[in-house]
Amino acid sequence: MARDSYNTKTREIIKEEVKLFSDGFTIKELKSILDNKNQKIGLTTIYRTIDILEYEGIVKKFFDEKNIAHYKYVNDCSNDRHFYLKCSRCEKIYHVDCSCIDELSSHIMQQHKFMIDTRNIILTGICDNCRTFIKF
Amino acid sequence: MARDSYNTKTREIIKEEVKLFSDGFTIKELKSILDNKNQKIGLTTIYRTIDILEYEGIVKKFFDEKNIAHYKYVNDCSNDRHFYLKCSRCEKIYHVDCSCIDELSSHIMQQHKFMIDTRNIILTGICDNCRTFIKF
DNA sequence: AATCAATTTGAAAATCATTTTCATTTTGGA
DNA sequence: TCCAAAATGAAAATGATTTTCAAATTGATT
Repeated sequence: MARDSYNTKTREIIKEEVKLFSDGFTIKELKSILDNKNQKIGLTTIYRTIDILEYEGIVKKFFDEKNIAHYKYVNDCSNDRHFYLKCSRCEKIYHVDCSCIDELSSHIMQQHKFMIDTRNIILTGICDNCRTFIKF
Repeated sequence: MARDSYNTKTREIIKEEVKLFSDGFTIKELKSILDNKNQKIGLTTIYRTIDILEYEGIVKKFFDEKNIAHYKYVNDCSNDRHFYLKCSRCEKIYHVDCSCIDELSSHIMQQHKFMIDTRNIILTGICDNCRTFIKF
């Protein structure tokens, strides 16, 4: 919604910080890390900046099973065919680029008359690595 | 978490009501319908009862992208093939049972080595009805 | 069919992530 | 430098959900 009209120091700091998370992060975690680095940025501004980054596709938002928002920095895979596989065990998010989503999308359009938004699909499950740890 | 030790009228009323929703429902919607039927049941009790029903597997919980909890009564067509289409314009949630998800699931298993959880898939987009209102 | 401990209920208060408000500060173009 | 647009942040508001606790209900036991 909001646009990124001015380049401010604050936004630069947040953008840089976000890239340092190897996994996802919550607003709380981000705030806490900035606090520890003595970067005093208000919570409100953090929320607003992350919203902008999400709008710009720089960051992706998820909710965990406890309903807390997590964000993940996305380097620049910007074609529309990406989808995400999120492992509910290790919490890793895998990016996939495959035409299977196009196929699903046309099937759903034709058979179910619904135009899905293919830019934001997140499927959860268990990744290959974690599968070896889980007994079924 | 909580157990269903006593059979109370209140719980019966809620259980019956939940079955009447053809699509998913939110706590707010459930409360509102009960209010309209002059069943005065406290919000707290509704939350608690739905938690129990979820624990028992009678109801399924998921969050939409606006972070609102939706619940869905699961009769025992607990075949894993249900998925949800959520219209981002009218907010309706459509419940779909189609093998396309099985196909997607096996494709992802084979090609991407990821076992998706097919019980909770929510795809967002625009429904047929709303599409007529939107210019692209 | 009365007693009673365990359980349930619900009104009010608390929680907690997120959003809004608004006065102040910063930004960048003129 | 000037100034309007945009950004900031402290405080308050929001809104879904949870907790608290006193009162009511349940169902097993006399």
